[in-house]
Amino acid sequence: MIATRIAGLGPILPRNFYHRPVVQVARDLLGKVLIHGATGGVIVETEAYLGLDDAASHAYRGLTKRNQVMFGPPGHAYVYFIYGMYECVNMVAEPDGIAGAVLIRAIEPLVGIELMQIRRPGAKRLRDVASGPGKLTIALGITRALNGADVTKGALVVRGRRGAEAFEIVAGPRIGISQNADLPLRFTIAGNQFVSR
DNA sequence: GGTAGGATGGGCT
DNA sequence: GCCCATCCTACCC
Repeated sequence: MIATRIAGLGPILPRNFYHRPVVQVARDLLGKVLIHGATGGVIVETEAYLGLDDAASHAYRGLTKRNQVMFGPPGHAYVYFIYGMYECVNMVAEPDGIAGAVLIRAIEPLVGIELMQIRRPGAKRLRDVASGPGKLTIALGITRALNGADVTKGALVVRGRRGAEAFEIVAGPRIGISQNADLPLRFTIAGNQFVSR
């Protein structure tokens, strides 16, 4: 019998990982590890936001000062402020000039768990610490100051994971939108207890 | 277990 | 002036 293996961190995902169709990137980010500074967690829920054809996307009405990172080169963070209180983090996909980004909706805390719990004093259980797009940015300490940051180097990166078990992906409609709401562009790791709901 | 309503401010019509 | 890619609390089963 092989002893239980603790999954380890792999290399930082390179830019060509993001230089692909946004739906493919959204699916493939599941199971990877989002890291900011001393904290990080396994991505268990994502959503794909397209460009000019997707009425739910910030990029739908064309380039603006707020959404310009979505139109830029892949492998950068798009961080926006929402509902007057929260920030959400995306990974930009598609070639430079084509809008597309993957919203990270939930992570399973993995690295620096104690610090994340301190940043989320209201979280009663570990599953409440980062099980939502606004919650995980607080837990990881991600703010708008990181908008446009290169996620192939620096404090905010995504790493692969070695030795992790295989999983199934569930696709369904995106959360919290009213326009273009029927497309199955939300992806979760089947059965994972850290998804937003 | 579940849901309704309020907080709170930037972005765009 | 209205609309949000949200979260928490209070309250009700």
